[in-house]
Amino acid sequence: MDRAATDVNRPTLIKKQTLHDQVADSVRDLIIEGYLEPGTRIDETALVEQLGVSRTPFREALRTLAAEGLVIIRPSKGAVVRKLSSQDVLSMLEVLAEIERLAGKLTIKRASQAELDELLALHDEMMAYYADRDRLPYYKLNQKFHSRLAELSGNDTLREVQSNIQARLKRIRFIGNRHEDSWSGAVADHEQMAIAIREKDGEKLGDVLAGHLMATWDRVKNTF
Amino acid sequence: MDRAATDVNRPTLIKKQTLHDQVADSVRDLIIEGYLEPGTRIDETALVEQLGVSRTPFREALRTLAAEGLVIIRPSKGAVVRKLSSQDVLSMLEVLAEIERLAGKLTIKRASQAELDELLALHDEMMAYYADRDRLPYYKLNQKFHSRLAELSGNDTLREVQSNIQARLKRIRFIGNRHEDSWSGAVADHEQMAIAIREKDGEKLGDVLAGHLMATWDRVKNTF
DNA sequence: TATGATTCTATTGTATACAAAATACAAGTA
DNA sequence: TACTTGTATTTTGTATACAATAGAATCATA
Repeated sequence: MDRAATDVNRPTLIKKQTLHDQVADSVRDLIIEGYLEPGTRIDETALVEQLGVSRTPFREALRTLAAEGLVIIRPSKGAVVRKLSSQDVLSMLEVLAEIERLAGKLTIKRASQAELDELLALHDEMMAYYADRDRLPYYKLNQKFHSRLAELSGNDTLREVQSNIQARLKRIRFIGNRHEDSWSGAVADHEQMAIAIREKDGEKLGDVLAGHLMATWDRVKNTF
Repeated sequence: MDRAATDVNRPTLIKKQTLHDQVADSVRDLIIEGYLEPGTRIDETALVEQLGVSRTPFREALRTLAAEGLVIIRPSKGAVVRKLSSQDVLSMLEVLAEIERLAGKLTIKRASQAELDELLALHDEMMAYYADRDRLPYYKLNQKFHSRLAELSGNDTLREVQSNIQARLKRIRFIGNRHEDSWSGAVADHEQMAIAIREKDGEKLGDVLAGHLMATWDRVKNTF
């Protein structure tokens, strides 16, 4: 789960990464980016061939992804990409809302002015892309904004849980922003966040974040 | 992460469990129960021998435990039992507090009367053991009370996150209850929970739960 | 034709074998 | 003595081989 942070802390030239980690990363991306659709069986033989590794590291990687909740391993019957029910998504958003509420409160309490400015810079950049209706970079910056907020909370467990849930939801949240009107609603939320950050009002920031996530639910719940 | 629930949902006679799952369970228990101390290297050869399995399922199990945050795999240098810093514990308790606050709110909102009664029954049983100062059964019932509460929230993600953090903290929380005075404090919290459940006051239940967990921090923070 | 037993095949689970890397150790040098 | 440098040993990483299981296909029978 903690992969991102540890990689970052390692000098980039010496990329000591074991094969099953690389495989886990690859397959994770395949799932998150939708190349492996939810519900589809993971064809060990085919993917092993495609990735050019043997079954051993591949299966170890699968176990990791299973623990992360991205795949389900059915004993003797192969692994499938986890399919999220509307219940699943609701439960994740409920938890994520409280996680980010806490992130907001802690970040205001603990982050330095420079760090808060960094968040605001991300926000401004997002808004610029919104002005151009440039969806993909907006989406990416949005992810980054929330991740960075979690980091600045100074709470590693929070960051880990947030990152895990975010990964599971990634595809679905992208869907949620497809309609212009819901997009503008999300943008309005983000403006409120920026205000709360400038005011250094942790409670308010937390409330806006939580509300923002539950609004995501309203946007996606009909797509099931 | 989801191990508990799936096991429960499977008829006990047909224990279709793959070897690496059993191994993961065994090693998890060894860690939680303190037979493998934090920081110690996990001797693959020795444990494989002791468990009577080959390295393949054992290593797969290790990957699972790594994703659960119980062990750290250092590439080419073996796995070690994760050692929690005081920072780690604080961050887990902060998150757990908000998770259980949510659990309290949702459970009051969603659980049936029979289910609430079940929680109250667990509570009464705990109190009986406290009256006898019988620590171990009290401790086990306490775990069960919190787990059951998370289940009754009707939110699977919540249950999963709670169960994972709880597993990581298990040993430490046991330490926290070693002193008579802090134990009585915990018991007082639990009486408040029972009252909130009877009153069906979700906010209050959530507050008490969160406070209870942060009080745990006060109890253990000096042991580092 | 439909049903059900029975093989056959494909896939998964586990063990072992081999390769690569890290660590421990020893000998030599300053 | 302290510090290299090289070698041996242990440990880890990966591939392959073999075993067990599930699912598909075949055939027989009603």
